[in-house]
Amino acid sequence: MPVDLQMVPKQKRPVGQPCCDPVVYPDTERAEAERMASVAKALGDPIRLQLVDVLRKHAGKVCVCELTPLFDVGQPTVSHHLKVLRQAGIVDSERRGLWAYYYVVPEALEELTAWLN
Amino acid sequence: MPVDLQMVPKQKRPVGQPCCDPVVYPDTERAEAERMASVAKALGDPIRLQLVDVLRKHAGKVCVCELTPLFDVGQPTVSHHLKVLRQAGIVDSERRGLWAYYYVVPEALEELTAWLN
DNA sequence: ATATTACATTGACGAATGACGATTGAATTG
DNA sequence: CAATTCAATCGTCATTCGTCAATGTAATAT
Repeated sequence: MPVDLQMVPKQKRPVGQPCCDPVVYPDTERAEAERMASVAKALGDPIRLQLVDVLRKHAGKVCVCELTPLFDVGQPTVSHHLKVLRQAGIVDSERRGLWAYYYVVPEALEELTAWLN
Repeated sequence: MPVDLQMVPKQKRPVGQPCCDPVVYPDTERAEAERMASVAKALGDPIRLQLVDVLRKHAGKVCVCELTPLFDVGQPTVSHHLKVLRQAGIVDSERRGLWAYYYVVPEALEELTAWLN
């Protein structure tokens, strides 16, 4: 949870005494910050963000060969970005025959979304 | 805006004909995706996310010397992360005497937040 | 069996990132 | 003045990232 910092503007400070008292940082927030940062990081690329956008709007499932032509990068690169999103827990996939269908994991964005609000 | 993709599962496809018809991607979304991705990218580091968290919760202004001891990195590194956040438009700063006070730019996270909801 | 299609993986590359120590600059204090 | 403090910047380094060409793998079609 939040650290309670002094808001008062600093003024004359005795010499030899550094800026402020050491503030203990509760690491309860630490793990949470790492989870949310990893999700944000995965969204921190225009192609990945648009991939999520398309997959979200078509809540069903879209195969990769439909996603690839949407971007100016090759198929392996799209596959790579999908892997990054999968490893971040944002999407998952299911194979049907030759095709791979990706979809957004519903609860994946909840924590970050809640934090932003 | 969203691309309207066919949701129907693929079946037998004539030989010599690739996966799907070329889909025109409206680049209206492109610039928006780049803006949101750059914000997400800036939030994609635990330290930066916690910096924003602290600055948001203490809506006023916090000097850098109070932020530094919260993390296990040196002062130049905190300064670097603040610069990244500033360049992403997420925070801004104001100097008062020796101290620099950072604060979150209110509308900076709006677009990404809205997209996530 | 052979060819074709969809997708993933590998390895390579230049570019960007996160961290540090050292230094600099500006404002304050003695 | 000189010394001190806060914060930014500069180099440097190791790591990670985004992309590609090439290849691998599995399923399908002829």
